[in-house]
Amino acid sequence: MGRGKIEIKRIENSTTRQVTFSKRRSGLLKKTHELSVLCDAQIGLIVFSNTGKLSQYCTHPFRMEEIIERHQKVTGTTRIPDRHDNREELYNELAVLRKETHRLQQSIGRYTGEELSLIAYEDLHGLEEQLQLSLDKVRARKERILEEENSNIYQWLQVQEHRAEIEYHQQGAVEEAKVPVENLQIQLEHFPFFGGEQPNSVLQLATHHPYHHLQLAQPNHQDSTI
Amino acid sequence: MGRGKIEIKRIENSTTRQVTFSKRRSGLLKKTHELSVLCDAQIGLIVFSNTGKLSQYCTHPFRMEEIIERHQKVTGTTRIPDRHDNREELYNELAVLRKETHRLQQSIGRYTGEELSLIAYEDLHGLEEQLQLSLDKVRARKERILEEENSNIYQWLQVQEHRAEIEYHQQGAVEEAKVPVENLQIQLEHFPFFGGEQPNSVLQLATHHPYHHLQLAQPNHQDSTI
DNA sequence: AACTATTTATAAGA
DNA sequence: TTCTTATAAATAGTT
Repeated sequence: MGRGKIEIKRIENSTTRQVTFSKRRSGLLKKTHELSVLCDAQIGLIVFSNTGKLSQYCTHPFRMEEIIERHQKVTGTTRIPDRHDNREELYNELAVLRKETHRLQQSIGRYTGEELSLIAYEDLHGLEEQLQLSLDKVRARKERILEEENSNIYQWLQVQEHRAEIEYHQQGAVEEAKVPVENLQIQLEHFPFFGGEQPNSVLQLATHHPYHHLQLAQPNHQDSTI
Repeated sequence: MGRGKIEIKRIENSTTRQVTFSKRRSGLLKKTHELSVLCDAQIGLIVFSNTGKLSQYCTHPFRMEEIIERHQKVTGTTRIPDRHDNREELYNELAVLRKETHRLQQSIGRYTGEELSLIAYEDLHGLEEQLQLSLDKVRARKERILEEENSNIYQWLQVQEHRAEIEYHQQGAVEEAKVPVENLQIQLEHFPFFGGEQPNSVLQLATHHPYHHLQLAQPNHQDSTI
């Protein structure tokens, strides 16, 4: 959204990076605020610039600490005991959590097909439907990613072809320049999304490495449970 | 940036608010990621929806905790631990369980296809395979239940037929008794598994009411996975 | 979930 | 930095 499209990767020119940071930071703060207000969400945003400068946003009238505490509570990363808790409450919460954990584990066991022997036929049927639904969703999502990817690639290729044509006209008639495929083969090495591989069709190429350049929001606290 | 301009204030219509939240949240996550990558900034974003659901972004390869720590250091809000008595292990276990619960919930979210937007293509593929596997298991299990059911019914029918035959021989030759189908039709009404219905084939019958009868016939059977 | 008319954000240039 | 402006992107309302 500017005079040109840019790739989402570290801006090497430090001046440009600084300017972009400044602009995008204020855009981000604005959007954060808007989401918070419009949708009544409690948000905390912490931004450390390249140079270590802190910017933050925090839903009014909360303090960042409160949001951090809530976050730590939900994700189980609380570090400091709350001195107002008494023992009984603790045991209570422990019991509740143990139950909940057990319940969730059983639930997952069903989704992975490990615990089917105890399930009644009717419930099996429901489970089958749920799984089919999930599968459909996952496939739709994959499909969509591939489509976007292909669309990106085609656009990129068109740009390259166009450039090659321009170069051809500028340099005068050189036979090889008339064969864009040659050019494209070479340029594919520099295609931002892919490494050194040389796939022989756009489609195949697209299915090789589909997504990770777009990998936004891969939270770091990952699960291994899929 | 939509069909119309909207004022930045809480959206009262809850459906609209929910939809807007969903759209803007993904937009915000994307922009956060872009700023982080483009400008090499370390960012932590915590969003609690209206309904208490947590979304977060955290600059790779950091963990939210690290960013929070840095924030607390810079703002001087680092909390000093209380005297640690024997409650410490309780808190520990609580933390572990909370983490586990959170992790499990996220995992389930994936199995139900609710949280696909943040997953990389490769992981989606793994998820798809897992789901297909589970689905196969569930279907195999259903199939097996039906087979057992049918087998039970056949056995029961044979026993009935056998009894009828014995009765026939005991009572002497009565013409009607020679037609087992007639007998069976009547006796099906008393078949322990079914009510007043009169299905006209054993197979169809078996697929009507699949499972809970099996529990009568084989109360303690719960071993075979698949 | 899609679509699309608009608004908004912003990349590049001054 | 700040302003301007052409474009890309986000999204509000609609289907």
